[in-house]
Amino acid sequence: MNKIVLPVKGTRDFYPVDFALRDWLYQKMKLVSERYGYQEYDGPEIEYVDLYTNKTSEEILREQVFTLTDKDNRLIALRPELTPTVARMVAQKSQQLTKPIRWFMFGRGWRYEQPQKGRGREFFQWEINILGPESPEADAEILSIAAEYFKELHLTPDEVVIRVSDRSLFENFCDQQNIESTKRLPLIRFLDRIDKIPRDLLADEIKKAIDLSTEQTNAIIGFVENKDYSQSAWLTKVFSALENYSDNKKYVEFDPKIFRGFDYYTRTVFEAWDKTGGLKRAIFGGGRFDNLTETLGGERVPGVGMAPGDMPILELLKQFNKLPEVKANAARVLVTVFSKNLMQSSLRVSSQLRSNNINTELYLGEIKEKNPLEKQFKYADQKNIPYIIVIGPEEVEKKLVTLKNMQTREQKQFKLDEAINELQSK
RNA sequence: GUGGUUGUAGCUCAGUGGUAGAGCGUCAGUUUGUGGUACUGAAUGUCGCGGGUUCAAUUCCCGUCAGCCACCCCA
Repeated sequence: MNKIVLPVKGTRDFYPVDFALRDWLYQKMKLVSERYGYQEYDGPEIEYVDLYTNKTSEEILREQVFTLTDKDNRLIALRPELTPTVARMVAQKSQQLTKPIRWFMFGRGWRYEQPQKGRGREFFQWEINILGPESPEADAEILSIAAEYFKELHLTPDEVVIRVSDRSLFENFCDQQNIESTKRLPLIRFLDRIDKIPRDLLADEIKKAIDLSTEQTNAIIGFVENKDYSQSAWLTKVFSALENYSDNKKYVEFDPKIFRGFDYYTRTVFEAWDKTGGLKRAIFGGGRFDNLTETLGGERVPGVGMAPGDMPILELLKQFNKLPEVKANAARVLVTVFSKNLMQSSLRVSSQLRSNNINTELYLGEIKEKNPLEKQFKYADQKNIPYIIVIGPEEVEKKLVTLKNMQTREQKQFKLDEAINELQSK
């Protein structure tokens, strides 16, 4: 048992029942995306490392990205996130794509991190973006989609919240307070975890972390506690547009402490949080990236989007006891094999059912001489196969098949084409 | 990268310095053409791996690997 080669650290195996859950989540994402008119696309899972450089610090790239060298000695990354791929695809064809571009995908990403709750080294992300319009209504649309996703998962505004800010608020604030640009990044890092620090220790902790004057420190406390976004004309318009998304706006609120780590975000940034705090980290995040395609060498195509991962949301749904009971996919019909002699009949019937588009499984396990059906019924039970067809000596003699509904336990003998009709009518 | 914690039957876990247990599941039977329930019975382990201490280690110690959790980080 212990000789089995282990799975790669931080990866997950999706056995059929696990896959069914993943597929359930994917279907929710797809449903919401398509409701807003977004088209599904896909891109490669590997990219040249160059796609990610300049968008992030070299240290993070070196430490957190899985890289490999191809046979021509080019450095390739297993994509650590999906946005640069979209930006690249848009930049390549920006002239011919009809705008606004509304696209979504669901794909794997990799990060070399220490696995823990809601975080692994291999994960899935729902990447959804609107590119083209540099308008607050686009931001409101993405926020509404985020809210609608929660609604589809039966997560309420009492349980989750989408916190939104505008990066220019912080930049303007720093300009006003004469905070040097070199201090801004450390300050962002600090403010990112400010909720973990008790209110009365705040001023001391800020000073400890960054060299700032008392006035500046007090101003920072004032900044993070400010609930008024009117200084951002952009956010004001975003919230105004959001007013028209009746239910969905209840999920969204202003929070000046939201920054996001990605350097490519401009203006709007947001993070979804669990209000109970059990998750201790953002469920997902997103924002506006107006210059990304340009940075990649293309023409400027402004965009806004988000990337919800599968692991945090599944962890959250588990905590709230809102995971559905999903079953692995199964055939609709199990054709039993009464004895070795009757195998040919069962094969023939299976084949005919499939020709009529009925998902059919032929029993290929052990056939006992006495009571040959018992084991086969049990098998159908365990695999949640709703119908069984029995072809025993009696049926062969009469040229009929027995069709049984496993749930109601009703069974009846039919001619094969009648049985097919019966199955198709349900 | 740092720290905590766990690793025993297919699964969930109990246990002990002197040759290993429960529940669930599995298999067989009650039921020779009918499943989920019930009853009866049975099988199953290099006690994660390597080393050390000991007359003796699954148990104690060290290391290692893996899982989980937290920190760090999170573009």
